[in-house]
Amino acid sequence: MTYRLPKNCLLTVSKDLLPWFEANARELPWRLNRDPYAVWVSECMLQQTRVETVIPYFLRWMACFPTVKALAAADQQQVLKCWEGLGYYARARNLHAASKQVVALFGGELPSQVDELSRLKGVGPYTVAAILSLAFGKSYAVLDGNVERVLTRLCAISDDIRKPQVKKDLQNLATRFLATHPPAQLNEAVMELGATVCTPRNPQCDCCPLASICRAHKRGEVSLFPYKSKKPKIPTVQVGAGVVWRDEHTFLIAQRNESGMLGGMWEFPGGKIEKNESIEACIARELEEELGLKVEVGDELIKVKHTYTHFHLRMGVHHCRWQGDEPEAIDCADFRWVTLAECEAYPFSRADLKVLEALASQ
DNA sequence: AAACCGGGGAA
DNA sequence: TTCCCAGGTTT
Repeated sequence: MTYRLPKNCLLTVSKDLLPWFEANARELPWRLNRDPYAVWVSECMLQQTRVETVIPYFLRWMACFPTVKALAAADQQQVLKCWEGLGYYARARNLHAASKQVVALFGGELPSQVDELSRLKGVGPYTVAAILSLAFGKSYAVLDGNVERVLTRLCAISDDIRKPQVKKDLQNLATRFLATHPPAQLNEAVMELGATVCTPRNPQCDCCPLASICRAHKRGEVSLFPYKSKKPKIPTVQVGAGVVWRDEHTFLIAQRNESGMLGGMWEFPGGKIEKNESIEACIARELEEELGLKVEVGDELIKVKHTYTHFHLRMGVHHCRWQGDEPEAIDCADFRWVTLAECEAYPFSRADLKVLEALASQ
């Protein structure tokens, strides 16, 4: 499928959209210069994450790891700690691994060729196009949620944008849309338009620089685009976790395995409650399986509710009495006996941060 | 092509 | 609640 752009599109872009962007571009930290590393870091953080959320993380990250080489030299715990709370932690692990690739393969300088950039861990088509256009001024069109929304409205495209084939056709359209304009400015202008004017709900069509050529607007059907098929409902997972006390102030935390969800992050050990299993039995079983510990499961500390992308977590956390045998890292990456204050040095997921909060307010 | 991977804000 | 966000990787 080849989508068509409205008539006068190129003219309207140069006469209205680009000037609009010049006048209305937000001042964002990663726009101060076009350092390829800064562009890379910001684009990685901005994946599925709002600008306002990213800003403080970006500033902290660039202060901790100002260059590719600094990042490559850092240890993973430091990297994950800096990313703590931002979610999708594979982004941080990949960025860290990719920084080492850049040092090893390209002497610490981010490459400016598609195939070389694509080889980097965590760098997909969007990030490649963003780096090449924003940092190197090359003509590659980005396709993100904003661009998808602007283009489906502009061209009144009613196909389901969750379908991979439709994404390809939109990428093709974005590429043709970008042609003949300065790629950095137009890519950012379309994303900015999508983020501030052509918003998912209540778009501000009355001040949109593309309103005169927008097919959806002309039909009065802006709210119909983009079309997305519904996602199936997500299940709820019941989990038990334990706070194993060695003495009055010291308890056990475990590090999750490198692969899989929340890889490398720290947590209170535990796991899924099996069918017809009590939470006490679950916690005892999980501590035995993961750490080879026999414990006595006591009172509940807190119930934590947390929603992930594909399931709701309900975690019951119980105090546990340690029986004196030393833990072993059987089904976890590592473990530590720590005090509450010492936990600040370790990266935890949101759900486990809620547990730490409960311990602190006891 | 579909499943998996976090967390937060807006309505 | 539901939707969406400057996506990428794995199967």
